[in-house]
Amino acid sequence: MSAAKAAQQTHRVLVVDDDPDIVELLEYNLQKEGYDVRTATDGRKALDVAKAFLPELVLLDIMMPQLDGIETGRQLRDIPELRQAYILFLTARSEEYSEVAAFEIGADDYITKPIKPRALMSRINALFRREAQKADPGEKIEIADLVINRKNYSVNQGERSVILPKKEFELLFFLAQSPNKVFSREELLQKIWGADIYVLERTVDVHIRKLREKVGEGYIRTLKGVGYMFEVE
Amino acid sequence: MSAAKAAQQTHRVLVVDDDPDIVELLEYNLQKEGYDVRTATDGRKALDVAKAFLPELVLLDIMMPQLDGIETGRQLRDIPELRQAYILFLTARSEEYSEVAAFEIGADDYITKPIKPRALMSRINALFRREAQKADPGEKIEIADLVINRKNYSVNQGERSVILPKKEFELLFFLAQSPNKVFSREELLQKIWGADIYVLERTVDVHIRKLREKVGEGYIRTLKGVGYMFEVE
DNA sequence: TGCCTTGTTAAGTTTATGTTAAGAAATTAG
DNA sequence: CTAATTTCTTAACATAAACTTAACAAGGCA
Repeated sequence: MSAAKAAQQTHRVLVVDDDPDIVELLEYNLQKEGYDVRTATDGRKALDVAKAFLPELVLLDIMMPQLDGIETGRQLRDIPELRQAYILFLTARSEEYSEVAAFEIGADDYITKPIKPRALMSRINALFRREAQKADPGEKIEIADLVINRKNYSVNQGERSVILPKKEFELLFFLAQSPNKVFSREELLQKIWGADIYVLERTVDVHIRKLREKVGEGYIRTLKGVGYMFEVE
Repeated sequence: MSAAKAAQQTHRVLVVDDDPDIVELLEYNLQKEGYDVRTATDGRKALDVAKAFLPELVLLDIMMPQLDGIETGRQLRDIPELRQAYILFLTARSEEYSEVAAFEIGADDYITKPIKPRALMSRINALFRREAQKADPGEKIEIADLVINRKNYSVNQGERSVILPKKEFELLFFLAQSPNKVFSREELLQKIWGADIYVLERTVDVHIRKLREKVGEGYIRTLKGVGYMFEVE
């Protein structure tokens, strides 16, 4: 599921470790989760890549030749666009590294080796999920004689209550969020299906049909040649 | 005043900080308020004490040698009895510590040093007061035709009574606590298994299956692509 | 009328979940 | 402490719901 969720908005992750095996392990797992991954095997390369790639998350090995993780992190923070990025340090459990220094440069967390891919992925997913939640739109919309409730994916009409399948719900929710505003099918696909999922536009029609069947005809209006809108008043 | 109130039901507080002065300051003040206090000066000792003492609240310094506060917190959460405990982090105002990591392990709040004893005590008292008020979801839930009691991990349906294994019970209990609200598998794992235990999401499905087998099909509803909910009415 | 858009239905496809069983892990009993 | 038992987790396969596509019908407008 995380893969699907991540796919809706791909996050950029930069992996930095001097051990190619670890880099590969992480790259493989992150890609499987749907992340956009770049790698580097030392601090200097990492900085170069980071400047162009602008990762949202950097996995940074502490112990590296040349430029160690701490110093790399510090320099990453000097790139203005990366001030908000997450930095997770990788460290061997035994290593006596400097927690203080790590946190000083704004490390968000650290992971002790040996790395357990599943645990790490779960943690990273949680990280981005929390991020996504911040911008969370409301949970409930009351409009016309409907109450649209994300809590249980249901729509209430006075007594009646219907639980909608996911896509139908998201579609209704999205339209109801901006009443009396037309959305083209393309726009709806973009916003609800996601930017990188390609289905025929007519798919929207079918979902609209089902919505009308379930909640009634009076809510969603067709604007021929334009799209659909949630009509009220 | 607080002393008297607290005395009615003594709460256990564990103070962890590598600075003995701070430990003493906090211990003194907490005891004056009527709390049952234990202390530790590093993360490892804290874990030992916690296992036996089972504090309801842990005051945890972030910056500590050996085992830092974040990691200590994480390991505290691994003690099943402490999953519900409050963790308040202590941090110097200037310190760039990790909010993300802190919240990931379920930090409930954090306090910036220098510590103002009166303010802190007030906050802690408020914490427990709120706790006391909480519509105690603690022991028993009656919902639909079920009586779910944590006392003996059993579920009653009229005549019938089933004793459930721990995970199944917790899952049912959690869902029944918020009827008609969907929870994603991820959310359920977070809340029931714990923030840093990583099992496959499909594990939830299997437990749901067993619950349905034992208490019946009519209670837990699947919302495809979303999660599960306890449906009632 | 004839073209173009949408409505409608149903069949096809995909994907998430249901289900079962085997192996790990944790408890309990001995 | 080890063995026995229960519970938990994983993996594999089966099933069903949701979703997508396609095809045809219906309506509107030049």
